[in-house]
Amino acid sequence: MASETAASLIWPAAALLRAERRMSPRGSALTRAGDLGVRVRVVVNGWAFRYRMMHDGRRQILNILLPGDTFGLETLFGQSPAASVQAASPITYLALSPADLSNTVEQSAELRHKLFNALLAENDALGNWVVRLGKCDAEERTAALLLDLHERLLQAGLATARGFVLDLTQSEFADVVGLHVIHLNRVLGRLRARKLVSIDKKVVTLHDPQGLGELVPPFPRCEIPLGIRAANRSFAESQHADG
Amino acid sequence: MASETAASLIWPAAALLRAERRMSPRGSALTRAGDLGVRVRVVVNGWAFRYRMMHDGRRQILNILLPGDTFGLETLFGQSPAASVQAASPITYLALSPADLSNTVEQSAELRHKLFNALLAENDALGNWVVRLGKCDAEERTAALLLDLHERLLQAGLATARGFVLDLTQSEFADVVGLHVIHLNRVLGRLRARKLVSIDKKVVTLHDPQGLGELVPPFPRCEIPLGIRAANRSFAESQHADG
DNA sequence: CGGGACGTTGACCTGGATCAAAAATTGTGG
DNA sequence: CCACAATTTTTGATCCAGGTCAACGTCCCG
Repeated sequence: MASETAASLIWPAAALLRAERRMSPRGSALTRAGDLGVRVRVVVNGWAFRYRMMHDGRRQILNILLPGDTFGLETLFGQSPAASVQAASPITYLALSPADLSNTVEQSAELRHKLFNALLAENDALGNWVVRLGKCDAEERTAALLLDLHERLLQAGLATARGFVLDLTQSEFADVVGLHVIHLNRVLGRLRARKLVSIDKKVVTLHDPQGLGELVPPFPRCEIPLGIRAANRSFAESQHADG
Repeated sequence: MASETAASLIWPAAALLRAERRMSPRGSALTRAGDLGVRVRVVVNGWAFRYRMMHDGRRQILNILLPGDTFGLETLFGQSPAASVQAASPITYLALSPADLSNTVEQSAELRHKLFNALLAENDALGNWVVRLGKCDAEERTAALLLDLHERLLQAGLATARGFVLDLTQSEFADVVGLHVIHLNRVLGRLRARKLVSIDKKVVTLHDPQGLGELVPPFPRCEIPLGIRAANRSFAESQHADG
């Protein structure tokens, strides 16, 4: 599971670009879905999340933004963001100069390539969540999110092998994994009872990372289509596979 | 809701590229997750779907590919696809020449731009499904998929105002919307009883498109962050919004 | 030290899963 | 073109994961 966004890919380039450093308190709206003239941004530190809301107040968080992550790439060529972003903790970020950025992208094939990969990675991560929300149960999704965050924080040097600080409310956490707060709370209780993880005062302790990992079903990289006939056909098909 | 994939964006360019025209029967595997050396492809006619499977056989379909849609873009720069693709009906598609395509992309800023937008659109569509799977009930998701397909088929000239041919098994449909076949079947029955849609022999008839549309919750393009303090802060924040 | 936001627990209810089995449809081979 | 075999649709009965309602404890910041 690659990191979810452009992240570090843009970092080095960002150093060469004009960028405005900003800070916002927890809870502030960094981007509102539909806003025009929003910039591409890079989280420096603190947490944020990208979400969509429905008319009746239901909220679904699409992904968590950690230090190093990029957001607002869709604004690069003038599209307006389809999701809002809110700070989950006090946050510092860079707002990149649109002109500088698009110039650089125009000139550097390498940056373009990284941009492309960043979008693919985001795609992949969203795909993972589609699978989890569609097919996994509460426990699997909860374990998956905890481990996903842990892995990304590790890469960013913000976690130890056994723990990290979770800058999310349980209600926010619930809105990532598609559960209701109350049930999420019970699931976390169960995981604690089984000595897998415990969360105390925003501090997550992975008592048994491996055991936790066994809860989250991996996505195999190869598999068989369903149905007998289908299987036969796909076999026949594989004869003239791409060269 | 834009079409889910690169689709027509690549079409015109495809005409200039060397491409191999291929046909596969229903059920054949067009791409296997993890395969190397797979080409970028464009559906000419027929339906397919991109899916991921878990070790224990659970399958989640990530999106439906209709005529004009592109898939395998991730292979453009050598990445291996993270999802498999299977033909949902007999299908014809173009397998684009990798060399030609990457040359063209290198040269044409316009094509690059379209590519970028195609990825963003796919992203957006996946985001929509994350929201639906996370927060909508069976009826909302079912209605959403039917209308989504209808809209896309209309654009492709493959549907009338009131109906279209659904080249999907109920079990495949269920694996898109994250339900089990049996329950999906009941939901469809309910919708038929309410004279909203009926499906007979793969033919979908939208008896009341509007009524159906009212079932699927729209995603407003602007909204308020939650929490009183949070709201205040975000207000303060919005003072120095991006220029 | 007071009030809002956050976490936790208990009781109960329902949407959707699961099991079982029949009816309808499709594709296949003769 | 028919008859069979596999797949797909439909219906009924039952069960349970997770949602919902209601409270209470707790923390944090002003």
